[in-house]
Amino acid sequence: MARYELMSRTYAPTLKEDPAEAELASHRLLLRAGMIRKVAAGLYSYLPLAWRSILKIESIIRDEMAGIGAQEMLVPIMTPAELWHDSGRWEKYGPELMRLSDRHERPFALGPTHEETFTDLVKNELRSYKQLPVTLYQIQDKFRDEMRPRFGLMRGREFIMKDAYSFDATAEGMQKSYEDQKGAYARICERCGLRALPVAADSGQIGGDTSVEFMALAEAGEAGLVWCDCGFAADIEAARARIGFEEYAVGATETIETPCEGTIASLAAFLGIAEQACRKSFAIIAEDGTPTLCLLPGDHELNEVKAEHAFGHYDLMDDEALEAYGLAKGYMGPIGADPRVRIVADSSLRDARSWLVGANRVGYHIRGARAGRDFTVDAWLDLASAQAGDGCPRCGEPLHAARGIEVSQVFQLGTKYSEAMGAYFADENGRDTPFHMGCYGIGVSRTLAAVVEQHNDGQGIVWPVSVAPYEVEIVPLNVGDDLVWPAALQLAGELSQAGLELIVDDRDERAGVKFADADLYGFPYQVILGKRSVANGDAEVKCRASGERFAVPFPELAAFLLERIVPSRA
RNA sequence: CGGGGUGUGGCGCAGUUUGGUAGCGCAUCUGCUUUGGGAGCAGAGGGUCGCUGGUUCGAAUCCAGUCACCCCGACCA
Repeated sequence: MARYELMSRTYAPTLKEDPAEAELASHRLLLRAGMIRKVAAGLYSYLPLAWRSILKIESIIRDEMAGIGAQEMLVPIMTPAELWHDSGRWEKYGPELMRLSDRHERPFALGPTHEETFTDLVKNELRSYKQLPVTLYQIQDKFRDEMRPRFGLMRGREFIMKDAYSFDATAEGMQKSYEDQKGAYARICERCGLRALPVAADSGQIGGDTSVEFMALAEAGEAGLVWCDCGFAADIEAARARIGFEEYAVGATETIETPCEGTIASLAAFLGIAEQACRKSFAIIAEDGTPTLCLLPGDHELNEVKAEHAFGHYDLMDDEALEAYGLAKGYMGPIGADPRVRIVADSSLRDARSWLVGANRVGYHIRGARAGRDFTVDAWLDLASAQAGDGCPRCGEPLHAARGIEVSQVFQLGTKYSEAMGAYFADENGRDTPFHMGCYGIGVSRTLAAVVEQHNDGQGIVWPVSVAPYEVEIVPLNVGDDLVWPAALQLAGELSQAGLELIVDDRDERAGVKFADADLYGFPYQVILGKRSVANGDAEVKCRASGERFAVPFPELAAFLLERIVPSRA
């Protein structure tokens, strides 16, 4: 059936000027193109054009999930507190969990994710290994009371997420379910037109190589990552790297006067050496109260996620604590510190023969110090943040750094939730065994933002065909003209008959307004109809992405467009 | 939650320093002209100046409190 939409009947109000509240390209353009509107911080309405794109992303997801045998379903957004108590997350999740009470004062939470709900769902009815594996998923609004919602759809308090949960009898089974999801996720990114990289992610308490994030590469991305030509890629939070150091003043230990600012940069400049010849000290109080001095290569930062794994929730020492433990701010070092201070050092420094460290005396450093001789390192830990130029942990070549938007993540959970919630099945021997679970999330609304972040130019959005709200916009320049308007209707009928998704800008606006809006909306192809070209029997086709224009005779138009559009469909 | 900033017609902003009762551009409505890159002219409508309290003859403007939003940091799809 021929079907197309009219612009005059589409609620997609454009903004001529940039909204003051928007900084990122995606946020700005989604607002300007009349696709989203803010209701409150982190809460957005999806207008008709955005919703069409969302539905396309969802249908790509559904197709890929069907391909690996995952079953779609839906659980309530509102979940009773008991479920969260069972898993221990009612306390652990913190204020990010949106809590509310019903009229009887019974506590509930709005789901930020649904491990509990799904585990609870299957625990009484998946009883035998013969029923496994099972993977269930849903696409639904999620709630996280973010401390700071940001960047429009990028970090909302309510957002659309696809979340899947796999239940397997064995760790090997879980591994396969995980690999299936990971493969599907890579294809989903690609089909949505995202340039994305699977990167090793921080795998929490479970450890090992059990989690991968898909990062849509974008300068505006909130996440840092490192990658190597050999194929290695990791979230900066998780990345291990071969970090190099330089030696300075190997030999006798010697205190030197360093009248500089108390930063590594100024110290290196003062001595005329590289920053990696210095050793940087961070003084913290670990969760268990142990005062700890972390020694790092001078040109590297303390990785907070790694540090949390090592020390629990830690705090940087305040001035009072520094003084109490004999540490001089800006001139800290392991030598001369209070003996209660535990000394830990980044494992990259294990072979260092000379340490340039603070002397715990303002204006002085010690050079040529040696671990084991002049001070004791209590533990060698992976603490430094990887950065560009560090050696790839796999092949040793220099790593590159990039920024990305985390659009999805796959995770092997093991038996963490099944054990906590008592979700067991009977194995071959009839023994109760906890499910081996995996969970897999895709930020659907965030994916939309990421697509726009990657596909835009000075004029507006440049939609990939696969997720564009419409594939073709027909732009009759004068709807009052008795040649142009009938031609527009005629072509709209023919093109929609040919299976193209199209919208006709039937508004009685000037050409400039229509061109500007068309570029802002960013539909992949514009079919421009002016008096002159229509009189010739030609349509002017503009490709939004390349800017190329073609004069195409009416009878060839459908084939011309199909030839370009069909291969790009998801 | 810590730091920084902003709240003035639908949108973008000026006015606040030095109190005197609100203005510009865009958008909207009417008419005429115009019609291939955000038109021109003429006219019109639309504002509790975030909110509350205070100072003052008089507050958008000064003071106090409060709320909302944005940006930087810690969390995550």
